[in-house]
Amino acid sequence: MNFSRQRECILNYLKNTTAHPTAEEIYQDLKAELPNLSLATVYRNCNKLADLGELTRLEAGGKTHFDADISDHQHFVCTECNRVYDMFFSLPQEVIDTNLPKGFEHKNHKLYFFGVCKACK
Amino acid sequence: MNFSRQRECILNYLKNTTAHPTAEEIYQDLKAELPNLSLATVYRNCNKLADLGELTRLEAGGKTHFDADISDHQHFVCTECNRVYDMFFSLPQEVIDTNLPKGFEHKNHKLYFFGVCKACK
DNA sequence: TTTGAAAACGATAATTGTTATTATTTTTGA
DNA sequence: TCAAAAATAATAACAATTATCGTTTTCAAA
Repeated sequence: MNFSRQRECILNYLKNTTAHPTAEEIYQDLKAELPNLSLATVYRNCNKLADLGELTRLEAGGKTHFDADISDHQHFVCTECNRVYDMFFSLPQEVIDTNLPKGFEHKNHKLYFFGVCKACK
Repeated sequence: MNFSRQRECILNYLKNTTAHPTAEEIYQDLKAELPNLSLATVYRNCNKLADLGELTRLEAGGKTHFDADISDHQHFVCTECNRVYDMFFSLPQEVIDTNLPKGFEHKNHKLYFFGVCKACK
């Protein structure tokens, strides 16, 4: 895979934030650095990087958010401001093992907590 | 809230399936019974019932699925066929208590397992 | 029952998030 | 240096969902 300036900026941007931005937010923030960046380029690169396993996709509020932290952790979504927060813990393996239906193959999982964040209270 | 024929049919339909259909699927299946049902009516009612807590919304494969089972249970999403399966267990309260950040208010959570279902293997 | 206001409807236009197309530019490796 | 491959910007297309609007249905009070 080639590494364009844009791709590098997008990945770098995501690696230096904990904000879990959407494609649109990435696009807005990077326009300063890359004035003629296209939103399609953000989508293309985020999707490619996610397919390659360098990013994780999160679904919250009907939009896709991207996270460059691919370690096993969970997320809290604030129902007031829609911000996404990291929760650094793993689902106990026992919970998976004892509940996975027979014959089903588990690849990964995502746990979303919903509620009101500290900033909104 | 008034209770129209359409709303009743939609809720009844969802209460009698474990398939977690999308609005489009509900619409297609109910057309036999309600020939001039509108897709907008399905969306309107599903969203209203979800807002009232009578339904749960699930996000899978870029579409919203609806579930009339509002008990605390989890879901398995097949990455091959996109079917959604129920997993009847609760996340241990201890997992929530020990990991919720200070000052955050937990309302609910959703746990999605991804992988390949029995039918697709 | 009638009736009238509120709610819900069907049809469809509009919006929104995302993906595909295309002509051009950049990157990379021989 | 230079051509092939990959990526780009701009924008059209798409799919899921929501909003609009004129009409119909529901429901409770008369």
